[in-house]
Amino acid sequence: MSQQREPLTRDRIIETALHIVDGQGLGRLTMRRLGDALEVEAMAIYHHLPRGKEELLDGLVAHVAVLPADTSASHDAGGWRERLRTWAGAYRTRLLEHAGVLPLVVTRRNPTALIATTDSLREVLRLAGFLNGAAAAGAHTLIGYVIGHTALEVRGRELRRTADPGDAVDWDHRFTAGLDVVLAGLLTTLA
Amino acid sequence: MSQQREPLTRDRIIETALHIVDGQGLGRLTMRRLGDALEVEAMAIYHHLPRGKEELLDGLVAHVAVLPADTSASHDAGGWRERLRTWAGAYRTRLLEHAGVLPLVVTRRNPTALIATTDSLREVLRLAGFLNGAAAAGAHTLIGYVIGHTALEVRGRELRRTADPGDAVDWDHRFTAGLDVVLAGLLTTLA
DNA sequence: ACCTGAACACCGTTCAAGT
DNA sequence: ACCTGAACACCGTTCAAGT
Repeated sequence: MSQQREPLTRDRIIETALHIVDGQGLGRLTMRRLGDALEVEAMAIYHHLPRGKEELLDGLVAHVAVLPADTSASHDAGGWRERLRTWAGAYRTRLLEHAGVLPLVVTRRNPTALIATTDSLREVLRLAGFLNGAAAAGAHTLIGYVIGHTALEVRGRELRRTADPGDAVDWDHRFTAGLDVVLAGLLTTLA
Repeated sequence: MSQQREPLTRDRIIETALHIVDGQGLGRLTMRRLGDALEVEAMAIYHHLPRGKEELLDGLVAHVAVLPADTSASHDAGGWRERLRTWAGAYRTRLLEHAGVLPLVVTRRNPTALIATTDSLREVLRLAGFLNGAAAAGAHTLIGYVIGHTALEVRGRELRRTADPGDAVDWDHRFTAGLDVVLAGLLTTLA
């Protein structure tokens, strides 16, 4: 009756770390606590992530920040706007679910993580008729807005919780309004 | 000939900390190193910042993230667009100069720091003829874009440095292009 | 009031040793 | 190959003591 322990894998380590960050915050993610959660000594982690905590944090960013847009179907005229609206909403939701890693996404850390995401967005715009340069710039504008606005939202939600609820902000509505501003602006750059 | 030491003040502590972050990165800002730079024992800092490192980081955010827009003069029709363009450029410049604190701006930390900035932006839009709700949302959209895009820029610059310089990004141009997209989008929400 | 020195609990990481 | 135990250098912070 030896209680077979789940084997330690890179993925399981990163998922457990994400669970700690979501539940207790980034500041409480330590190698020792992560080891406890995995029922292993902290030092065992280094066998799967040789670069240690650095590699762990890179893994968290990759896990959260990579969400490519669907570039496959129906790239008709009005389609791209609705497609980007849907994608942006999904991306915001993911960032809010893992708000603890937002500071990591913003750091110099793991700069390649967002490339797949940005590239797919650029492709959506290219298929919609944007010129190469405008598509690349547009993808950057959109993803910049989503990340920046969501960061404001996370901070704003924390603040208003202690204020009087009279001047509460409807963040869903505000995000959508800003998103529509960006999309409307993008439309004006279409030849 | 007792060498009179500059007295320790809250401001001098925070400015010295900012200097360390700019020069060596956020990870190397420790209370002990900060004490060394101030030519004082680390524990002396607690006398001026009772909440310790938490308060120090809050101070850094306040120092960097607060940059109100000029709401004073000439709020004629086309004026607000140029005013916001100038302000956004200045804000981006400041964030780039202190890129090390960007992760702190994005964290839950010191959520009040951006309020003065956001409020002044909203006022600029209100004076330009935006309704209250649209002005508040527009301010959020703009500041979200600036923060998010600048965060992408910091990460992107680090990445491309090791890549072939053929596909280098003109970040100045890209920022301005995205900014114009946002401003064009804002214009469409004007009654 | 302002700063120091010693101490405490906790980090990330290395490395030799176990299986 | 995979994990452990002890050790090292370094944190943030408290607290009694100095001036």
